[in-house]
Amino acid sequence: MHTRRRYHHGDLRAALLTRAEETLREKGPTALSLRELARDLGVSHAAPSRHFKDKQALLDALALTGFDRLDERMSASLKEAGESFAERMKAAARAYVDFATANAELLDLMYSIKHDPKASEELIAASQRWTRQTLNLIAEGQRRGEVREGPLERVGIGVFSTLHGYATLAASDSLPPDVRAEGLDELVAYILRGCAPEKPRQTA
Amino acid sequence: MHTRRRYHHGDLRAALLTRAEETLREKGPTALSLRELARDLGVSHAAPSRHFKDKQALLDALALTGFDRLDERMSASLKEAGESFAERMKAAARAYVDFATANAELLDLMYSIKHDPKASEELIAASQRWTRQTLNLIAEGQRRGEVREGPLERVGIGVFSTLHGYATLAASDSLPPDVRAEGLDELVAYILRGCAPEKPRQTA
DNA sequence: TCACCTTTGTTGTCATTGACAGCATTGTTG
DNA sequence: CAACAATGCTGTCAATGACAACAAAGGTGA
Repeated sequence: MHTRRRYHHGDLRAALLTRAEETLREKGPTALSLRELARDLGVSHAAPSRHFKDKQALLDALALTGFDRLDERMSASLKEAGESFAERMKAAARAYVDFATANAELLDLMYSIKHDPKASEELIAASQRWTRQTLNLIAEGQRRGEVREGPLERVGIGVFSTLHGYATLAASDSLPPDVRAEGLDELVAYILRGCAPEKPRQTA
Repeated sequence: MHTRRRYHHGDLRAALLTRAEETLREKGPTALSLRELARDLGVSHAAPSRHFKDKQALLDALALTGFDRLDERMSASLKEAGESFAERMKAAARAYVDFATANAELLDLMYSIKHDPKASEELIAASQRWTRQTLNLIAEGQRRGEVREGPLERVGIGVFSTLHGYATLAASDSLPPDVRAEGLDELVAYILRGCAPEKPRQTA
């Protein structure tokens, strides 16, 4: 174990991000202090600046790892899901909601950073990648004839809004707890009704 | 005009909230400083503490005014809306989305505060009041036979999620701009499909 | 091997901030 | 008009983010 006696930490950048996320989770975003992070990692108070120009830069990077992990979870969940649109949507919903509840503060960070006019390009790209991944689900469903036709943005926006809204509400503890657990099935059913093909008698 | 020569400001508390919201809107939440607020209002750096024990207390109060205004806008919008569920839902959606885009950072504050385990009771109450107001729309629709039956939480949760998600996404600039403007109608249509009665042939 | 350069940490410093304590002024009420 | 409460002020402190100047480690090429 590197007993912190070494001048060079080894991977301070990663360590900072990890510890920062713990702090974020445990004590909220306002309690996150660069100096405290440094202390926790046994490093001088200015060391973090070598890896993050700014406190904001650290937060950006943190949000970025959030999107990466969200993408990852989502992909994994979809990989295991069946082929039908219903199954895939349910898998996606579960992945998103699970992530949101397990990383409430992080999710908040991921989206609140967008308010900043000069948000890092990487971050915006990551966010859009994530959005597109979800919208792809819809396109897929359309190809299978299980989702009504129409431009992707129009059809997908409702679905994406619903998923995001539910996840956000769950994360911010704004849902009655009993609903949250078992409500996913109902939510998916609602989504499916919302984007079902115009002529209901398409699928067997 | 009170030229700030007076020892007592008159209504420092309200002034602080007003100015705080401006700063929040213009420079984001991290830039909000009690001392700067005090300076702006021509008041000593410790004066705000007479009205807000804490920075957090100010933020809580700010979020509270947000919920109040949101309720207000929503009520006003509904008062002018027609009777049908479709019309009322559309009015609600427009009110929420308008509020969200016009007060993006504030909305963020309103919901992010919930993460705090010891969020003020008032704030939680306000949030729940707002949720209930929206859910009432659903109940109303059910009474009119324009919304499928079932426990309110189950039926309403999807609708509320969709509204909240769309508003949040719009506020955080995560929607393609062209979609945002004209997409409300489509969104409402999607919502209506999602909560339509099981037997479509109910209404003439 | 060793001189050089780059990366990564370190120490020192500064202005700003939030919080608190103690005092001053004003307004109110009996 | 004399308490007294409400509101504001000055002073101070520790913590913080940012920056500058310096130091150690880790290559890299002659």
